[in-house]
Amino acid sequence: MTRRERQATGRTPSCDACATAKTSAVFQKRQLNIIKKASKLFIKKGYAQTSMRDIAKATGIDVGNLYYFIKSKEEILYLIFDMFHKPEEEIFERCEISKIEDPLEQLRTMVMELINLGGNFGLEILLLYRESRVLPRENLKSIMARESHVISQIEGILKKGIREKVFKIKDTSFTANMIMYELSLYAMRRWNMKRYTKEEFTDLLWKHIGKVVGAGEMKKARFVKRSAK
Amino acid sequence: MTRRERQATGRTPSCDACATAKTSAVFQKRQLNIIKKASKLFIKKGYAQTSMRDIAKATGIDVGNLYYFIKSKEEILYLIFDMFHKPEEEIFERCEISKIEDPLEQLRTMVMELINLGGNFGLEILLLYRESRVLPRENLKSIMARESHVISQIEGILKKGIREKVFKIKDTSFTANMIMYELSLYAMRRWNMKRYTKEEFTDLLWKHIGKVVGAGEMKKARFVKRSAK
Amino acid sequence: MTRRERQATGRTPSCDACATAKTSAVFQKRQLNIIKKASKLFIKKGYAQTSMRDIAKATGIDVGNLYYFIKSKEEILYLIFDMFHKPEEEIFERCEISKIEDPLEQLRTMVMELINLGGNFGLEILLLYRESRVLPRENLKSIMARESHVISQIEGILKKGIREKVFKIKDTSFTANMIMYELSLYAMRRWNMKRYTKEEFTDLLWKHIGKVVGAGEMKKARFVKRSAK
Amino acid sequence: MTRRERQATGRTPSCDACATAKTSAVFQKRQLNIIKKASKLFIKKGYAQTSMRDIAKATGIDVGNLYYFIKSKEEILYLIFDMFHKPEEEIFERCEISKIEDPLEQLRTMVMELINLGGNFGLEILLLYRESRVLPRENLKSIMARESHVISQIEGILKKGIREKVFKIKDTSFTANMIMYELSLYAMRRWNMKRYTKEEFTDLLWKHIGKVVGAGEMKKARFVKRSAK
DNA sequence: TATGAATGAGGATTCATTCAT
DNA sequence: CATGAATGAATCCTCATTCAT
Repeated sequence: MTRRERQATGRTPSCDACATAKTSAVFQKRQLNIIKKASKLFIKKGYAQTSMRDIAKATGIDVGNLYYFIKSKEEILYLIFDMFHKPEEEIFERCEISKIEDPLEQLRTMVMELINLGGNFGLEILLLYRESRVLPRENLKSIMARESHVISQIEGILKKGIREKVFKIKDTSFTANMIMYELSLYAMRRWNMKRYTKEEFTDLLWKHIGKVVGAGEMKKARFVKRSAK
Repeated sequence: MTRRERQATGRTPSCDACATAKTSAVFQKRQLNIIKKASKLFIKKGYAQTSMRDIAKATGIDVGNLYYFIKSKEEILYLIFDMFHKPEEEIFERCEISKIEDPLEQLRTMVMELINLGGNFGLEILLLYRESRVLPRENLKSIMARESHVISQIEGILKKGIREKVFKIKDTSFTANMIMYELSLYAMRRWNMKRYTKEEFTDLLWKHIGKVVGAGEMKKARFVKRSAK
Repeated sequence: MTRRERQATGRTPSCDACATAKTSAVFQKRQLNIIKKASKLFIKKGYAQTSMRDIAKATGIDVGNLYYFIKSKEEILYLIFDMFHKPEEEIFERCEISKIEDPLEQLRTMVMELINLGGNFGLEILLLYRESRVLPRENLKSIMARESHVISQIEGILKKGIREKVFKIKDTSFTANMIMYELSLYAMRRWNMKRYTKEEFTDLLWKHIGKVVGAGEMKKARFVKRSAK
Repeated sequence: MTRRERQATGRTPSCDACATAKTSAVFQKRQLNIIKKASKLFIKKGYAQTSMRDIAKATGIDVGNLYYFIKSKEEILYLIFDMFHKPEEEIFERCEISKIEDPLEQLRTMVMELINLGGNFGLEILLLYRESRVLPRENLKSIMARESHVISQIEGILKKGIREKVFKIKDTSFTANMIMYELSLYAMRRWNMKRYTKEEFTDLLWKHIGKVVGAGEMKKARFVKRSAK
């Protein structure tokens, strides 16, 4: 509460070095390293339970020097979100999903890309669900905006699928959100999911989503219709 | 109310100092109050961001006296989990679910009960996902065991449904976990879910689960088979 | 600069204890002790050069416990100002200065009271000149408002003296400020002033102010006038 | 500009590492720039609140490189004092004050010169009052010695004035100190003095000092004496 | 039971200074 | 001369917990 009040500084340059426009490759590499290591620690121990000393130890960067690369502990979290959620936005364009004809294939591409994003199999998303409240409202908004964008892209695919009679969905917004949420099942319930390999899980998940959008059902329906002629 | 009367209530006393005296109704009422108030604070602000002083203020119990009722901050979290997840275990028996014939109806009853458990529309589950790693391994295990028990009950229903050709599910364990996980959609994605009333959400969720277990599909299949005769 | 941003919290209750309305005599005594000891340290070493540990050592109060009595280091400074400048305001009323006929006597009473205020012979005023910039604007304003009030009371005396042809002053505001400023001579130039006893200094100062307001001059003028008749 | 050329400029090199190389004109220019910029920052924000990074930013000299020109932050403060108080010493000689006949005119010249010294209207003196205790005793002494020298020169003027029956002063040391102190009124009470232009203030100040040394009084007295004849 | 005061380790962050290039 | 990275001690402050009453 008190500590909260102190923050909320708005997102100006992230650190001393950034302020002086030092965005050299080596600097960025260092910063990236910090973000990645911190990300792992936050996932494992929790944000509040991870001290800057822990991060210093994990990165091998002196605790004081850490602040040469990042502005605050809070900013690390923000950068983690930034780093792992920015690519989300671009999936749609990067994978040229809009050029794919079949909505089911569109959705599959999207889902697979989302799953594989952080390279950490969705563990980073866990942070968003778990620790987002440490961020000041303003930063949170920008993260959420990005997320909403992805959701709306999923929704777009769903709607297209409905128009083309491939999907059968009652509330596209609800379903888009649910699909996004389901992607984190592995991360959030690791203790029960560990039994599956990544491939097994991905396979099950995609089958699951297939049901959710009513894909199988529609195919059969079409088949039935045709055979009924 | 003499010291004699305070006894035999079931819950093991939390503070070892005065094991005999702390099981009276009034003691438990106080403790329950602490747990509830703390629960709300933890949900709103996060465990680490909530101080014992916050809890003292919220309960009106002096910060020193708080320790008469609970052993530590950590224990409060444990007790919250205990409080809100113990009933989960008993749903199956309490609602006499095993006596219900139709697997779909069994599942519906289970799901509805789980959703309504804390009275807080699933917000307490959020704590489990978010803050569980604060607890020492041992405590965590006992919580997880309980959770697993519920999962296996759901799995039981699914299996029954499959046997009776009402459900069509590839991996019952996966699906049971997924269903359990989906129940928390509202809590975890409040920022997008707020647009739905509780009734709307519950309705959508149940429809969703219906698809997931392949209920609709099977009905149609049976219909098709029959009409094919 | 950064540390600055963090502060500026507005002056709400000063500490945990105050918040819960614990303003017991013993509590206040403790707080007063802190303020006094800190005041001495600030005067001797400077605000920035005095650490909370120093204050803890000086007061015998544990560094953590210190924060039970005060909200922040900054607040200590504010309270020092508050403590030593509040009485300033009340001199006029307390000493019933307005009831004194002779403006010169009015002024003398005022000056003597101001000098003796902190009991520390003006050393506290030194802090105002030296360290006031650590306070956030808002707090500074309230201190300054008080100071201005005193200045305007002095100015009132000066004006009265002018009307009664006892003083001869060109710009009352300037002179009032100057008099106020001169009161701190001892504190600000201790290294040269130490040679004087308090009495000697006070005597010299009053003689000095007498000249400044043109008191002697007017008397002689009146004498001259009369003798010229 | 070879290494040879950099030499023989008077100021002892501040950084012992490269004593021979650091006395070139360009070096001194840079150092002077640092001192001036730092002076401004110290005045505005306070010594402790100004970081070496602030100074680096203000001067455009890299924070590491700064230490090529100055030995430490503390030294900057010392050099500021040195820079602005050395000229004080020389006023007496430079303005050939001893050649002025009339003590009042002598004093006026001295006062005006002192006011205008830093070009900053006395703001640098404020630093002396405010931050001098940062310096180690030894440095402080040398600064104070210089100051005392000025005071004694003022005192000399006062004594001469007394001998010549132009001034009427009880304690010349006290008054010399007071006059010196009064010169900083503007700087120390800026918040109230801002209303005056530099000219207005200077005028008021000189009138004030006139009274303090009893100049007007003496003139009248002489006039009275004469007219009494 | 209740209270308020005490404790002290630990948190994030800053900063003067140094060093290798 | 310049640079940017490194260092680590020191700073203010918080907080769970305990203790005496």
